[in-house]
Amino acid sequence: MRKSKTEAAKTRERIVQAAAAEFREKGIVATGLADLMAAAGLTHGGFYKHFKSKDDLVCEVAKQVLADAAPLSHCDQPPCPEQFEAIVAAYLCPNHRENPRSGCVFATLGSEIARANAQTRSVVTGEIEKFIDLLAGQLSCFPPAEARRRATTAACTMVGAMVLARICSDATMAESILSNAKAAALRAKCPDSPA
Amino acid sequence: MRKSKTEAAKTRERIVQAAAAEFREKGIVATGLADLMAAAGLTHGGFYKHFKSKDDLVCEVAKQVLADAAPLSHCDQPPCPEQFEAIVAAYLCPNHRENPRSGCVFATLGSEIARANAQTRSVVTGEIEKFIDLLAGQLSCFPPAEARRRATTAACTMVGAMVLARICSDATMAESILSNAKAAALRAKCPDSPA
DNA sequence: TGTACATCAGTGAACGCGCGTTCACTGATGTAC
DNA sequence: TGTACATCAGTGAACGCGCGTTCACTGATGTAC
Repeated sequence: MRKSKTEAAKTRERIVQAAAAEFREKGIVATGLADLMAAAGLTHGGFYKHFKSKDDLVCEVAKQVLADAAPLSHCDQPPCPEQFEAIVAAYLCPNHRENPRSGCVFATLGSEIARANAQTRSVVTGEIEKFIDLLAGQLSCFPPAEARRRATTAACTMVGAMVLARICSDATMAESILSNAKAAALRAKCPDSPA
Repeated sequence: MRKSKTEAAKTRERIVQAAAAEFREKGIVATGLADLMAAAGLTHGGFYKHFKSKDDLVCEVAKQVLADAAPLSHCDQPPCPEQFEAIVAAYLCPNHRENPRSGCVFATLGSEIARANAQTRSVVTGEIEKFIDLLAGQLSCFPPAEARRRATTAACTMVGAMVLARICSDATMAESILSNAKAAALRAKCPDSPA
């Protein structure tokens, strides 16, 4: 039953992808390894041929998602990197709210990652940096330090809006939070709005 | 071993308080009922004399925290309700970041509550409303609709900043996120800053 | 290139453990007379 | 007010279950000659 190296690598990747989706949907603690492996089309016993432990997988998922530009991974095609507006709109759309499986890790797993081990937190900290950099890069009309300040504020507003909108049992309220935050975040690019 | 009605009510309250702290520190799913009851000074068997199920307790915790003005409960004394600045500063201080046990439920349990049952979500949705109302009430220099818009944005920025700052393994970065968000949220009260 | 053997990806049963929940029991509280 | 009895808060053992992890096994892959 041994598989070729290529196949084994594909399997590992399939497990990481399945975990990335299941963790975001159900939470890390609430996701069992057996379910996870079944979602990847395998039985649970083989898990430890690929990972040292569940914690190890969590860290791998964080790394993988980092490579994927996590906060925008729910989009079929990532928005043109030249467009600050497109990034903000893609993040704060109802579609993102309804699809945590492929959505921003900060919003779905933020509080769980805050309790994770040092290695995982450090990987995700890098991801936060990267997200802020992505936004700051679109604000080149400002001096670098101010672009970064504005980008950081926009990131906070976006993540907070998604967390709050996902709690809302009232869809109208959820959408009003998202559209309000969208308008606010977009103002980061407006020179006559201080930030 | 029967206790008086007064004592029983105090016990129930003690369980809810212990749960509110443990849930925020460890997460809801990761907190066991036996540990919880021990933290309240009881054995686990008595739990069901007070609650129908763990889900029932979660909902009770949400209600209790609602009554406590959750997002600011980490303060020894809640800031003067006249001061928008005091609320924002109290929320976005390093002390809050370091004390999830008594901190804002949106930041500690947001993603878990988004996965909770309808009743719990609806209770916490009311809490979001209440938090936004609290902030909007301090922005009476603006017309009501604009005060609410500004308050909603500030709430999103504050919650998102706390979520991201708690992930950070780098304390300097965490504090820069908090202080940046503080400056941004305070701008909500500034009439020459659009919102 | 062909053969013999070591490797190891994946299976499925089994491990101990802690989970949420139930239950028989205790004895102080509350109530009916 | 005093007595007899029902109630029920809290205890601690026990329930079945699913968890993360381990292990003996299988057989195709990879490697050494």
